[in-house]
Amino acid sequence: MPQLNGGGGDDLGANDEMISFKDEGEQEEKISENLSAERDLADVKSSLVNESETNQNSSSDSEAERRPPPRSETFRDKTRESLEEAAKRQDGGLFKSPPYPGYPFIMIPDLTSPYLPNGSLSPTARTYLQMKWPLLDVNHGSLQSRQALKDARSPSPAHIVGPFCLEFPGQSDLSLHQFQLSNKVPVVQHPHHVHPLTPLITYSNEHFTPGNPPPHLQGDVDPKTGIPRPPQHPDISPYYPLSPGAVGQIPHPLGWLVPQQGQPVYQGFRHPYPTALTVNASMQSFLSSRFPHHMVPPHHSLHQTGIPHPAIVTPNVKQESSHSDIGLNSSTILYTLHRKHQDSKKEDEKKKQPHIKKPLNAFMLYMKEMRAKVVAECTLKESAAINQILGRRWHALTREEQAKYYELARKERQLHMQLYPGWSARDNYAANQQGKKKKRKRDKQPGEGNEHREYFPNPCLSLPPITDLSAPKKCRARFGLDQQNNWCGPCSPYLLSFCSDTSSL
DNA sequence: CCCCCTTTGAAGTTA
DNA sequence: TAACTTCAAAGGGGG
Repeated sequence: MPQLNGGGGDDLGANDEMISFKDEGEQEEKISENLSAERDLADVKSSLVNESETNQNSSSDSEAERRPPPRSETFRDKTRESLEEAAKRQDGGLFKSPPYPGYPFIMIPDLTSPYLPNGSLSPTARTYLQMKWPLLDVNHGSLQSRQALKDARSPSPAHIVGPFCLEFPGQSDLSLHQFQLSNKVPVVQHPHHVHPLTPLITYSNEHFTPGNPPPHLQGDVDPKTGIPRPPQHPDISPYYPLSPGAVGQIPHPLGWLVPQQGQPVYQGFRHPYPTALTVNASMQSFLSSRFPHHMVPPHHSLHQTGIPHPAIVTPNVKQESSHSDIGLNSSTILYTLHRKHQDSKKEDEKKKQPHIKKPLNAFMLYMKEMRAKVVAECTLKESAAINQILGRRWHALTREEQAKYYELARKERQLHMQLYPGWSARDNYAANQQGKKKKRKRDKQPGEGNEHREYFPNPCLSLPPITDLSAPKKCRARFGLDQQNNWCGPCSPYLLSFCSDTSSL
C-alpha cells in the first residue's frame, strides 16, 4: 500500500505491486484523455491484466522520475517551509515567483504567486481558483486579489480585525479574500448573495474547463436575476459554472449549500468542501481561534443566511427531542419518558456539535473531480468499484498532474487551518466514537483470511487492487511468482481466473 | 437506517 | 520513530 513508506503517504508505494498498474494507466493516460478514458474502462472491464510487460519495461524507467518524491515528512516539511516562507513574504514578496525548488511546489509555483508578469492569472492558478471557486471570475480575480492584497496591506483598522491573517502564515491571495471578507469589504455583496467567492464550491471536473456548463444545468439560472435557482429544486445542481466575464450571473450565493444529498446531478465535486470563504466562515474562524470549536455557539455553523456551512455537518436533530421537558412531572410513565428525553437530549447535545470535516487530500480531490467522468463512462455505479478505477488512474497520472492535486490539497489544508484554527482530526475521531458505532471494524484478526480480501463487485473489475488495505504485502510480493503454491486462496484463484499473464502482476 | 466496500493521503494514536 | 488506525468522498449493496 502506498502508505507503506510511512504515514506521510508517499505514494511511491510498493513498487512491486504498483508498477504494472501505474504503467498500464500511464500508457493509457499518455495516449490521450479520451482514449484513456475508453481504454481505461475497457481495460478495467475486460481486466487490467492485459498489462504487458512491455508496458512495465517501457515506463518503469521513468517511474521514479515521474513519481512524486517522498512526500511524507518531506512534504510536510516543505509545506511548513512554504508556510513560513509565505509568512516571511507577507510584507511584500507575496507575488514574487517563489523559487519552489521541488515537488510539488515546483509544479505550481504560480499558485502562491498566481500572477503572470502581465498581471493576469496563470493558467494553473486559474484552474485552481476556478475549481475552488467556480463562481469566481478568475479573470477578475486577479484584480480582486490584488485589491484584497492592497487592502490587507493597508494600515486600515481592518488589518487588525482579521484574526487569521495576522496569526496564520502562508497567506495566499485566497486568504486575503477571506481577510477582506472578514473585514466586511466584500468584493461583491448582495443581500441575497453570498460573496461570489463563497464556495462555493462544488468541485467539478468541468471546473477545469470553465464556461462549459453541462447542458442539464443550463436552465437552472433564474432568467430574471441570472441567479441559479435556489436549492428547493431537487434537480438543481450545485455546480455553477462561471463563464468568463459572466460575473453578473454569478452566483448562486448559496451554491455551497445546494442540496448535497439526493442530488442526482452532480458532476464531480458534489460535496462542496468547506473551503468556503464566507463571511460566516471568517467569523467562525474568528470564534474558533478563540474558543475550541465545540464551545462556539451552535449557530456559528450557520451561514449569514442561516444556512449551515457545508464544511460543518450538523446532524439532523430530531425535533421531538429538542422540545420539551414539559409535562414530565410526576407519573412513573412520565418519568420513563423523561429518562428517554434525557438520553436523547444528550445525544442531541452531541449532535449539535458541528462536525468539521477533514480537509480533502489530493486523492480525494482527484476523486471528486473525476468520479462523475468515470461513472459516465462506465455502467458501474458502485463507488467501491469506481474508486478502484480512480485509484488506478491516480497512479497513472503524471507527476505534474498529481502535483496539481497535491497543491490543491495543500491549499485545502491551509484554508482549513485558517477557517478552523482549533480543529484537529482528533475531534472527528472522538466524534465518531461517541456519535456512531465504530465505523471500521476492519480489525482483522490475525490469520484471518481477509487480509487478501479484495472487493470484486463486478467481474469487469476483477482485478487486483493496486494496493491491499490490510496486507502489508500481497502474496505475490511476499512469496514471489515462483512460490505461488504459498499464495493464499484469494490470490491464487485470482490468478487462475483473471490473469492471462501472471508475469505482469 | 446504518454500515460496508474501495481508493489514497493526512493526521492521529499506540507501542 | 515506526506501525497502525481513522477519516475524508461516493453511492450501491446488504443486514
